[in-house]
Amino acid sequence: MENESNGTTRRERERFRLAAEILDAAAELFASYGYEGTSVKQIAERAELSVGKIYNHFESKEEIFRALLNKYMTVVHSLGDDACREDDPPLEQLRCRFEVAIEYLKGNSNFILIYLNENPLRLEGMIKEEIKQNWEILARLIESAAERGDIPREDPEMLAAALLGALHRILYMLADSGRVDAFDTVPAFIQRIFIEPLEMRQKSTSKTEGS
Amino acid sequence: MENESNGTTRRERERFRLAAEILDAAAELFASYGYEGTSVKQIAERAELSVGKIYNHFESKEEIFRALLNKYMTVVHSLGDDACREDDPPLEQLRCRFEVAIEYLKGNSNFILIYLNENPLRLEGMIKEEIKQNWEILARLIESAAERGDIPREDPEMLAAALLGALHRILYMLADSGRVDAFDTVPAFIQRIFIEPLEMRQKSTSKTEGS
Amino acid sequence: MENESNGTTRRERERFRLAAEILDAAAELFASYGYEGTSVKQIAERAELSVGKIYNHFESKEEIFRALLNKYMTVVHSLGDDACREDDPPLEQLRCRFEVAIEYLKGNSNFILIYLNENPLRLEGMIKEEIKQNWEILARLIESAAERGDIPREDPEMLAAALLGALHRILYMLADSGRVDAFDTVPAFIQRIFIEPLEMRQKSTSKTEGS
Amino acid sequence: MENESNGTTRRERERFRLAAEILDAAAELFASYGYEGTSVKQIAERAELSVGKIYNHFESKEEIFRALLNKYMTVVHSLGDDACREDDPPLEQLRCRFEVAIEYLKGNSNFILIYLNENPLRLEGMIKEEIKQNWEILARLIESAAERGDIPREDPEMLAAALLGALHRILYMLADSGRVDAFDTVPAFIQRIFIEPLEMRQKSTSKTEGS
DNA sequence: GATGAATGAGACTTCATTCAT
DNA sequence: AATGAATGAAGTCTCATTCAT
Repeated sequence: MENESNGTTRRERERFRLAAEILDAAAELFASYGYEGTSVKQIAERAELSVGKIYNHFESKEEIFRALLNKYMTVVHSLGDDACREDDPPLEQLRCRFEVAIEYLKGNSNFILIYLNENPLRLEGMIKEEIKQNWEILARLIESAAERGDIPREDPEMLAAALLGALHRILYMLADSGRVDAFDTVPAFIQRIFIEPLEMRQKSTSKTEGS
Repeated sequence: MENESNGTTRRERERFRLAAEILDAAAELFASYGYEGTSVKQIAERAELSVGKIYNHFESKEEIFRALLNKYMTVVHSLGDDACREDDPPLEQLRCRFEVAIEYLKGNSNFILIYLNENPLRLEGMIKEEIKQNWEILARLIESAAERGDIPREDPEMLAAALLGALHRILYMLADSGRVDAFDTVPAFIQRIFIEPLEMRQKSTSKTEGS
Repeated sequence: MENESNGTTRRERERFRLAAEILDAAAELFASYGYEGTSVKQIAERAELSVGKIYNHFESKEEIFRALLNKYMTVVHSLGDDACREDDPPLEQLRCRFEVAIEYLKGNSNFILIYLNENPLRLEGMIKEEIKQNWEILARLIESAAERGDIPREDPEMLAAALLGALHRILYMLADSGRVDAFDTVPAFIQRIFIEPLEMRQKSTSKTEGS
Repeated sequence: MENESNGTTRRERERFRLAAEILDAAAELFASYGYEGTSVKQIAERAELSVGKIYNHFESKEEIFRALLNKYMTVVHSLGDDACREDDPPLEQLRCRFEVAIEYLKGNSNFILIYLNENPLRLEGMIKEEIKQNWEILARLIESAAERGDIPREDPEMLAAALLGALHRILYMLADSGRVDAFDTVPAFIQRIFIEPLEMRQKSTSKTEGS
C-alpha cells in the first residue's frame, strides 16, 4: 500500500520535505545572523514549525549546521567530479571546477554567506573532513601544474590560500550586496587575474632559462 | 600636584595602562575562542582584574571588541600614512602600505586571527567606519593605477576584494599554523603573484594597442 | 467464530501477549536505567512496537511500571499462598514464603533491581496497596510467632523492617553483581543469621524465666 | 580591614552561609521528592534565592547533591573515627560506630531519606568513593571479628549487606513515619537482634568444636 | 486499529550587566 | 573607586502524551 514504485513511502518523502524546509529556514537565518546569532526557536518560527519538530529531524542545532554545509560542499565537489575530465591539464581542471562551483553557488548564494560568516574555528570543528578534502584537491592541482611546468614554482599552500581567499571574498562581496548575477563574470576574472598571469610569467621565465 | 608637564595626570596614565591590559587579555582570548566564545569574566580573570573594573573602562563587551579592532586598524592606517609617500605611483603606495601593515601584523598576529575569525556581519556592525575607510584607500589606489594605465581596467571592487581576500587568507593560514616568521615573505609574494602580472599584462596589451 | 472454548478470543490472547512483551522490555530497561532514566520510546524500540501501540495497552508510563511491579508482587504473594500451609507454625510459614519468593526472584532478578533502584516514595505512590499487603503478611507472622512464644517480643515493625531490609539488600547485591546463582543460599543464610538466633534467645530466656 | 582574626573575611563567611542555606533547601526537597523530582528552580524558591545565585555557588544540580551526601558521609565517618577506639574488639568498634552514626542521623534524618530515596545506580555514579569507603570499614570489621573467632565465619559481604540493609530500612521507616525519637532504640535493637545472636552462636559452636 | 511525527511545557545552564557593600 | 555576587532572560534539548493519517 504505502510502498511505491521508486521504493519510497509517502512518509519518507514527507520526512525529506520537512528536513529540506528546516534546512532552508536555517540557511536564511544563518546567512543573515550567523550560527551563534540564530536560535533554534527562530528557525522553528521561520519554518512555521514547533521547536520539538526540529529535534525530531535533527539531533542538535549543530547537526543542522553540519547538514547544511555538507549538502553544499558535497554537491560542489561531485559537480566538479562529474563535469571536469581528470585527464585534462590541471589548470583546465581548476578552471572547470571553479566554473561549475560558481554556477552552483549562483543559485545557492546563501552558502557563501553562511560559510564566510562563520568562525573558521567552528567550521573546522564541524566539517573538518570536507574542508580538508576540498583543500587537498586544490593543492594537488596546483602542485601538478607546477610539476608540469605550467606555472612557476611557488609555495602551493600560499597559492591555494590566495586563490580561495580571493575567490571567496569576491563571491561574498557580490552575494552580500545582492549582485548575484555578477557571479558569472567571476570565473573569467579569476582566470584573467590569477591563472593566465601565472602561465605567462612561467612562459617568459622558461624561455629565458631555455636560452 | 597631579598635573604634570605633558598634561597627563598619574590617574590618567593609570587608566590608560589598565585599558591596555584589558585589551591585551581580550585579544588573546578573542583570538583563541572568538567573540562569542569569550566571556567578560574570562577577560577579567586573564587580566587579573575584577569584572567591575572592566565595566569602569568599557561600557560593554562589544565596546572592548570595537576598541581592540579600532586600535589595530588605526595603527595600520597611520603607519601606512607615515611610511608611504602620497606622490609615489599608486602601485608603489600599495606595495608600501602592504609591507608596513604586514610588518606590524607580524608582531600582532592576534589581530589577524580575531579579524578573520569573526563574523563579517558583526564586524561591519561594530567597526563599519574603519572597514570602509580601509577599503576606500585600497579602491582609490587601484582606481588611479588604472587611470594612469599602470594596470588594466578591471572592476576595482573585485580587484580590491581579490587582493584583500588573498592577503587575509594567507596571513590567517600562517598565523593559525604558527608560521608568523613567514609573514616577511608575503609582500613579495603578493607583488609577484598579483601586482607584477597585472603590470605585465597591461604593458603587453598597451603595446599591442599602440601599434 | 472468534469465541473459543476457554472463553478467550484470539484477539484477547493477542492483547495479552503484547502486554507481556511490553512489560518484558520495560523490565529490562527499568532494571538497567531506572524509571526516570527510561523513556517510552526506548521501551517501544526494545519491544519492537510503535509508541502508539504501547498507549493502547497502558494509559501511561506510570501504569506500565505499576503493572510490572504488580505482576511480580502478585506472583510472589500467591506462590507463597499456594506453597505454604497456613496451619504451619508462623516461623515455618515465614521460611517457606521466603524460600518460594527467592526461588521465583532467581528467575526474575530484574524485579529486585527495579524495586530497589526505585525511589521508595514513588513506589509507595504507585503500588501502595501491594506493598502494604506484603508488609502486613510479614508483620502478622512475626506477631503470632511472638504470641506463641517462639521468638522474643520485639517491635514487630522494626523486626519486619530489619528482615526485609536485609533480605532485599542481599538480593540486590547478588543481582547487581551477577551472582544470581547464589540466591539459593540466601534462605538458609537468613534462617541462620536471623530466625534461629531469635528462637535460641527465646528458648534460653524462657528457660530462665521458667525456672 | 576585611581580614579578621580567624583568617576569614565577612565575604567568605557569607559565602559559606549561603551555601549552607542552599544545601538545607535542597536537602528538604530531595528528601521529599527525590533528586529527579526536584528542580533547581524549586530549590531556588525554597531558599528564596534566584536560580543564578545557586549556580554561583554550585556548578550543577548534581554537585549540590554530591555536596550534600558528602557532607553527611564525611561527618558520620569522622565521628566514628573520633569516638571509637581502634584497639577495641571489632564488634565493639562496630557497635560504637553504629551508635555514633545513628546519634548524628537523629538530628539529620533528612539524610537517611535522601540516601534511601535515591536510585543506588545514581548514588554510585555520584559518590562511589565514599560509599566504597564506608562499605570497606564495615567489611573489615566483620572480617576481623570472624578471624578472632568472635562470630561464625559467614560470607562477609552478605553479612555486611544484611547489617546495612536492616539498619537503613529501620531508620528509613522511622524517619519516614516521623518517629525520629525512636532512633535511640536502634543501636540496642541491632545489637540484640544481630550481633549478640551471632556471638552466642559462635560460643556454642566453638564449645562443641572444642570438645 | 496502528503508526510515529508533532507538541510544548519545562529541565538545566550560561552570562552580560548591575549594584549593594 | 572597587568588588564580585546577584540577576533573570534566553538558550538548547527532552519526553510523556496525543492525534492526523
